[in-house]
Amino acid sequence: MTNDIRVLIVDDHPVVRTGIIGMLENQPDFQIVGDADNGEMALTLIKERKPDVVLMDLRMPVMDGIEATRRVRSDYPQVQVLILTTYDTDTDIVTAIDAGAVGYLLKDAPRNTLYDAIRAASRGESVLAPSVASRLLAHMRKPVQEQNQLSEREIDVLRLVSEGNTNKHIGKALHISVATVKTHLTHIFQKLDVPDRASAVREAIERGLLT
Amino acid sequence: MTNDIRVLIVDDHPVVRTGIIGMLENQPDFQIVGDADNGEMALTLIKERKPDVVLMDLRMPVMDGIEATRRVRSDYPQVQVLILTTYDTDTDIVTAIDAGAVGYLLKDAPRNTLYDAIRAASRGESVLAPSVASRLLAHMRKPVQEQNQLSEREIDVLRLVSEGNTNKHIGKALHISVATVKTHLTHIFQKLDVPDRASAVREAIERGLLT
DNA sequence: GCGGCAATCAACCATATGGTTGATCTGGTA
DNA sequence: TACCAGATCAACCATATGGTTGATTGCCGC
Repeated sequence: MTNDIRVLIVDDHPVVRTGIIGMLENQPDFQIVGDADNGEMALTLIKERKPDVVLMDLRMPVMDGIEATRRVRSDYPQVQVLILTTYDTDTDIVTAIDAGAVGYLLKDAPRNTLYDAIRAASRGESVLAPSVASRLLAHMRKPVQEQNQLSEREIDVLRLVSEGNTNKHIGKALHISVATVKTHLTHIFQKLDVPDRASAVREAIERGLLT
Repeated sequence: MTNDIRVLIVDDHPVVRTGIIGMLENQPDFQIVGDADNGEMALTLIKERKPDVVLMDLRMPVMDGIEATRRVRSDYPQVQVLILTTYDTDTDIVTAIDAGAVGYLLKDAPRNTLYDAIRAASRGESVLAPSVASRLLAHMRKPVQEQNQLSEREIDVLRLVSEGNTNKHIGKALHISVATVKTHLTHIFQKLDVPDRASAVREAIERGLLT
């Protein structure tokens, strides 16, 4: 029993928490030491329960999975974080790995994949869902510093663009000249690698910049 | 036991199926008669297991929840369909209700809400998650025929717009003249109630038209 | 203190965009 | 049959957009 893998579950959906518990409790080498419905609660539980592996969802209220992962890795480096989520967008994956997650699984994973992934994570090994792995590799072709995230001001501008404002309207709304708006947009297009505002909106939504 | 509510679970995520089963099996008045990971399999199971209530996810491979709901309601009108999903976009909700679902819950619903909803559904009563109810009411202000969905061709055009193509490029790609592209766009703007292509892309993505 | 970056503004210009009006053709439905 | 909606095209025009070049300011980190 001292060799059991101690698992903590973090997910805001009761259904999912119950499901994971149900899947793990009939495996002899897992011990569920707690569950939380947000990142903040998770940090408290980690402190007192000392899990080996944390199963972490990404989209949660109060504190999301990215931020929680970052804190876990900095405060308790021996605790491994395994992401288990529905979403597999490029930025979700990249930022999660960047935050220190040891693996990334999707919720449509079959039971055995989940079991194997937890065991691998407890040994510090990485496990990625196949679709996640391919997306990650595709992104690796561009070095990380080319991730090119937008400044706050640029996001302000792009949000107004996505709402149908002309450059003139945007200038008035932000109390800056049209020239500045155009400059911001030129930078936005470069950073997102798109040719115009319509595709910039699409790209930004995909990267989760406009929620 | 003949008064048990017979429940069928349809969801492509093993974790979620396990979770729902775990939640329902300790309630004395529920009997789980089967589970399926897509709509097609669900229809087969319904035929032989005769459930009272089907818990249905929306996004699934092979046959999605909307189409499955439609068929269930036309082939087995006595079977009630209760949507249980992660997504609460306007179109998901409206089309699900339109397809004949008796209720619409989100996966972050607490246990008791789920229990109550299944019992209500078995009596043919409607249960909506609070956030769903408010969205639905907001949409009801506009009559249904004003739903204004885009034609296939218009979606073709808008998709190319979202990828950064100019009208000229779009014309060549679709083998039509620039004038026609502009006509389509004018109609798109009217239907989506937006002033330009950037906001049209945003609106279309929000309505789930560009996935 | 220097270098770099974000934010601000300006002027010029070719091209794209969106509004408007009107027309033809097709397929499906009342 | 008559009608309608969708897809197709044309011409005109004011305005918006995007590219380019260049400049100033303030702040942060080395």
